[in-house]
Amino acid sequence: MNKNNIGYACINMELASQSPKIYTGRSMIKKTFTSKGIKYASKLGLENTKDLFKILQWNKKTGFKFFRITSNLFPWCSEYDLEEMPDYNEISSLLSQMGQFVDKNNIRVTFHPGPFNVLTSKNEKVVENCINDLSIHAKIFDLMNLKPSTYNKINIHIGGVYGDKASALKRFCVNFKKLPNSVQKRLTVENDDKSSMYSVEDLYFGVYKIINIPIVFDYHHHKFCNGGMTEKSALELAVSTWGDVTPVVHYSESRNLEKNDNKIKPQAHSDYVYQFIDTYGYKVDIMIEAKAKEKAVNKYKSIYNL
DNA sequence: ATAGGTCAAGCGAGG
DNA sequence: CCTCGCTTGACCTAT
Repeated sequence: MNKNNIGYACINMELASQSPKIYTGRSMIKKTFTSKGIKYASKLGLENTKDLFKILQWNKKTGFKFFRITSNLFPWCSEYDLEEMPDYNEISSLLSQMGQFVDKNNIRVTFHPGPFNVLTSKNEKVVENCINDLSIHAKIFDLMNLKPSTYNKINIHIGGVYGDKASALKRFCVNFKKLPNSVQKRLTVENDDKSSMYSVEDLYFGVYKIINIPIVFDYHHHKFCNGGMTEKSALELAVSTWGDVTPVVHYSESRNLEKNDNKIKPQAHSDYVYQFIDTYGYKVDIMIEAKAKEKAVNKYKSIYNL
């Protein structure tokens, strides 16, 4: 049996509960950004960056080799260039040190930008915003000196269907070519959690076969949008798209089952995960998407003696 | 110090 | 037409 790395996303519950908290989620609402501007954004960004380093160090100490970095490191960064931040020198220096740190300690870090990144959009402005946001993510990895590869992936969903999946997939592939190389070399796509949207098979033929970028297999989403494939065959198809890079898969479970509350949407994530994750013998890196974050991973490992 | 209302962006499902 | 869910609950103001 292969040993798979298991990771968590963005927030460390233990460190976030400490006083003073170690936390990368400092942000602000529009009104505050309008009044306080980039100077305050930079201040929050610097604090977030410092705390990211502490989380990575905690990961090393506790043996976590796989971690998703929050997309909220720099509040409102779509509205300015990172270089414009008053604290840019200190921030870029920290990012560079973190890059060395994860490289030396074999910690895989990834990004998962928000659902507002819609490369399929017919609205030019939406596509522009998407290119900008993805480019900032790539810029952060560049500042960490992480070489452009899907090992440090930037993962997104396809976006809208607009009643015509085939033409939407085509637009995705056309707009992909507008992305800078720093993004193209890192971009991956993930299967959706609605039956009308993109299954692994849709991504394989509509994206991978055209522009050759890997597919992140999400177990939970597959349950709502399987495209007629079994879990095993969908996983295998996704794994086959990764080349020499260890594939990433996402795993989560339904909150409504955990809480025994059918008012909660079945797509919503549970605090912890309970079922054994079958990787069908493949060596993959498993990103656990559970609200209890690293605590969910630890509980899972203890249940199955991993 | 805490509670409650509010909060950038896109999309689709469900009430 | 509004709310939820997703990358991720946090921010802000009034009490």
